[in-house]
Parts: sequence; C-alpha cells; structure tokens
Amino acid sequence: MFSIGEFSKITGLSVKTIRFYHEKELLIPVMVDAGSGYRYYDHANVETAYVIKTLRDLEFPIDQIKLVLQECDNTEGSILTQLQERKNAVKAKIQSQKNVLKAIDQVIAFEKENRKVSQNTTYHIEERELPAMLIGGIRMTGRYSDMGKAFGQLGRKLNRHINGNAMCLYHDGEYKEDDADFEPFFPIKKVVKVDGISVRELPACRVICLRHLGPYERLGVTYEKLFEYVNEKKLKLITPSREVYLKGPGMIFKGNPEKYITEIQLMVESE
Amino acid sequence: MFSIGEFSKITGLSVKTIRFYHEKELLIPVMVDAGSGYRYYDHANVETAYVIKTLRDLEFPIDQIKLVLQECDNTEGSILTQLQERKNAVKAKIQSQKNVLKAIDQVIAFEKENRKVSQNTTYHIEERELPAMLIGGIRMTGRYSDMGKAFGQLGRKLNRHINGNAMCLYHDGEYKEDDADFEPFFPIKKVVKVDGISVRELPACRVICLRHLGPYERLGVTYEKLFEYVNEKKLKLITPSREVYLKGPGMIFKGNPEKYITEIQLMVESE
DNA sequence: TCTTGACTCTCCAGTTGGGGGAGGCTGTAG
DNA sequence: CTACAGCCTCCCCCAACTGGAGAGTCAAGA
Repeated sequence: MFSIGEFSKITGLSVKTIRFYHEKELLIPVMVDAGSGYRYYDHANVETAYVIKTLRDLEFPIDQIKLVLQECDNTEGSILTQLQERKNAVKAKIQSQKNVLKAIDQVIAFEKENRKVSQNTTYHIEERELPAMLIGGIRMTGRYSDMGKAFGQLGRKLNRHINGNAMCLYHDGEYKEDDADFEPFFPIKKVVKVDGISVRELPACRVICLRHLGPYERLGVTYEKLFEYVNEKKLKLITPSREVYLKGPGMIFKGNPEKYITEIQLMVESE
Repeated sequence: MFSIGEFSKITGLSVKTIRFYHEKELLIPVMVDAGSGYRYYDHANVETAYVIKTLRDLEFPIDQIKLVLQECDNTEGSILTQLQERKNAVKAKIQSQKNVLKAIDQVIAFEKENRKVSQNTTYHIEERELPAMLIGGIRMTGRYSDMGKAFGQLGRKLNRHINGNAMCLYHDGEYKEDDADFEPFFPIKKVVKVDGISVRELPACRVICLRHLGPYERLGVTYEKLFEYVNEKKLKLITPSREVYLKGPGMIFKGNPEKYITEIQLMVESE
C-alpha cells in the first residue's frame, strides 16, 4: 500500500490532482484511515491511474472517463465508440479553430491592404478609362451611415473572391441625406451566387477622378473641385458616380478619419 | 442613450455579458445613474461593443482586448502585431489538437487490431518458415512485468512505422523469474533511427508454433506441448524463441486475460 | 395617486480541471 | 520527546461567462 505521496511519484499525478480525482470518484483509494483520513493506494489503483492519465491525454473530460471506467470490463466494443466520439469532438474543435484562423487572416489582410496606400503625394484631377469589372454589391436606399454594415456583410459573404478596394455607386444625380440610393460593392474575381448580393458586370467607361484626404464629411470640397473642372471643360456627367475607399475605417477600429483616402470617380461621356 | 436592455438588443450581447464587461472595465457605460445604479449607453459604446464582439469572435482573451482598446488610437501598427500573435496562438492550439487526434487514431487502430483475431478455432502445432523481418526493439533484463512499459515506449516512438503485432524475443535458454533476458519489439516498415531503440533485421528461419488462449501465467502448459513435440520429432531448438501477442491487453484497458491469444514460436534447425 | 408589470440592480453560486496556500493533525526517526 | 516531513480539510483563484434570488426602479394605465 502506498501513501498519497508515493502514489503521486509512481503515477506522475500531482497530490492535488489525486485528491481531486478522489473527490470526483474517479480514483478511489483502496483504503482510507478512519482516524487520520490518510488515503492509501494499491496496485489496482496504479493501473486505474494510468488509464485515467491516458484518457486525459486524449482530452477526455472527467465525466466521460468516469463512464468509461464504470463499464470497464462488462463491454468490449464500447471503448471504441467512445474513442470515435472523442475523435469527432476533437475534429470539430479543430475545424472551429481553423475558422477562427481564417477570420484572423482575413482581418490581417484587410488591415494590411488598408495601410499600404501612400499618403505623401498631393492629388490632381485625372481623366482615365476604367476597364469593365465584375462586381458584387447590395443596392440600398437610406442613410450613408448604413453602408458600414453592408460592407461587413459583403466582406463576409464574398470573402476570398474580393478583388480590390471597397467601392460604392451613387445612383442619385443629386446629394441626398436620408433617402439616398446607393450601392456598396466589391470588385470580384468570378461570378458567384450569394444570397442577397447582386453580381453583375460594370461596363468600361471614361471617368474623371480626384482623391480626397480626410473624413467623409468633407468630401463635398473635393466634389466641388471636380464640378468646377467639369464646367470648365464642358464635360457631361453620367450617373452613377463612384467612390473608391482606398483607405477607410479598419475592420476593427475606425482609425483616424483625417487619414482616410477616397477616390471620387465621375463618369463622363466619351469624346 | 440606451438602457442596458436596449443596448443588449442593439449589440447582440446578453445583459449579463454587458454587466460583466463593465465589471472588467472593458465597456464602460457613458453614464451610471447615481441613485438607481442603472447603466446607460450611447453610440460610442455601441462601436466599442462591436469591436469587442469582433475580437471575441477571433478568440482574443478579455485582457488582451482591454490592451487593444487602450492603445486604440495612439498606435497604427500595433493591432497587426496583436493579430499575428493571436494567429500564432490559434495555430499552436490547432497543432496540439491535431496531436491529440493522432494519438486517438493510434489507440483506435490498436484496439481494432487487437479485436480482430478470431477466437473460435482450436489450435494445433504448425511448422513454418518465417521470412526475414525488420524490427525495432528494446533488449532488457529483469522481470517480465516491465515489458508493458517497454511496449508503451516502442508504440510511442515507432508509431506509424509499426508493421505487425507486438512480439518478444527470449534470449535465455531456460525460464527465469527475476533476471530474464528478453527483447520486446515490433516489426517495422523501414529503418528508422530512434533514441533507445535498436533496429535490425531478424533473419528468416524455421519455427514450430502453437497458439495459447488465456492469461500469460498459464503459458507454461502450451510451452510443454511444444517441448513434447520437439522431443518426439527429435528437433533441435535454437535460442532465441519468440512470442507473438496476437491479442493482449489494450492500450487503455487490460481487458479479459482469459481472452488473450499468444503465439509461441520456437526456432528449430532447418532440415 | 396607486398599482402593475417589465426592467434593472447587486450578490451569490456554479461551470472545468485543477493550483496555491493556511492552519492543523499524523507518522516516524533520532 | 521532539523535530520535521507528510498528510488532512477548507478556502480562494484562473476564464468568461450563465443562472437565480431578492430587492429596487421606471413608465403606463386606472
């Protein structure tokens, strides 16, 4: 018979753990001195202890180990079933961890992309030909402040198909506060079918564009510059116009709005 | 300003959780009524709540979220670092889970193998030519009861290279109790270098063999039958002899010793 | 103004698998 | 006989909440 300390050295379980297993009725000492309360263990206890250790290494929860030990001898096949169950549970856990990993990667990718845009240049009005692009978007009417949620949804649902910065189409010819008609979207790599997202091709077109540094509230100033240019050059605008969010709020933090960079693209008739 | 219930509906956090986050100073209500103790939240709190939710989804621990929130604006790159750290932590977790999975698989494989051997036949002495086999073993002197530990070690270290049932070589010509010279081993698929394990080829040979059903204590009876046969046929024995543990104790449970099946193989001179 | 019912408060306990330590008994060796 | 190692029970601690009890508060209807 071994005292708890000897038993601890034999089995490699800590004294605390052994007492805990006794309390949980997992590993019951062969004898407990009625007077002193000292626990004494024998060889059969050692065997049981090894079984418990093995199963704990396989991350069986205590309760299940108790079950396994109870039907120890009477069944032959049951341990295999239990092992299979445990295996499935561990598999499920791995899968959920992998999903977390994927989500983290996505956030990292987004934050990195968002940080890449250089801030040192000053911006000039440019005329450009935009190529056709495949997009996935959500057209909505309401307030601009709801756009964030839409981008969140788009990001989650389009995920790895995303092929560029967040953008938005403005279908109104004029500025509206409460009842605007706009369409947040992402360029995507190939046609996908996703609930609640409309996928289509945006045809190639000619645009004049200008970048804006600072919070969205001050976009008006930059729009004004573009309109001046349009008048001067006697160009004709076509709706919808676009904004490209080169650097905006992160997926986690809003960041510093003074550093946001947005490119405004106004479609004009080709000459 | 929102009451805690409204705030809960807005953010999707339970009321309990919101109070918990307050206690942890993660999410501090914009105002607490001094008289009633009622918590009131505003839009900034909603934003913070979303940040917390996002980070919790990525399995950031509370304390780290607190840090992240504290250095919210003052740093740009820090969140990326934190994300990378989190990623590595999750990766490590996945790896450890995968190891558990592998261990479970190994146990399952072992238990299945151990269960496969049919028990319904009666056994006869056979003469056989054994092919050469590559083995990994541990030669030891002492008691037979230490063999279990050796097999445990062998199983862990040889792992996927194992290519057959557990076996043992008996290098003594006679039966010894305390000071036996024996060598538990597994057949293996290819040469591997592992600390404390000797790997070599066992040459092909001629053996007479007989299977034994029951606990190891009664192996003597079966040995006797073989010795009778040897005398009768005037064969010459060569050491070492072997035992093949067709069905023995499981990796977790000892199982029922009455059902153990062991094949004894005695090497004889080729005719 | 009172009542009702929904809402909110604080405090306590429990979850898993133990670890750390206090304060007090026990066993054994010199 | 005494010292000291070993053992006992009891309580608190970890994370991230959840559940419940008992009491106080708010807003609306009678």
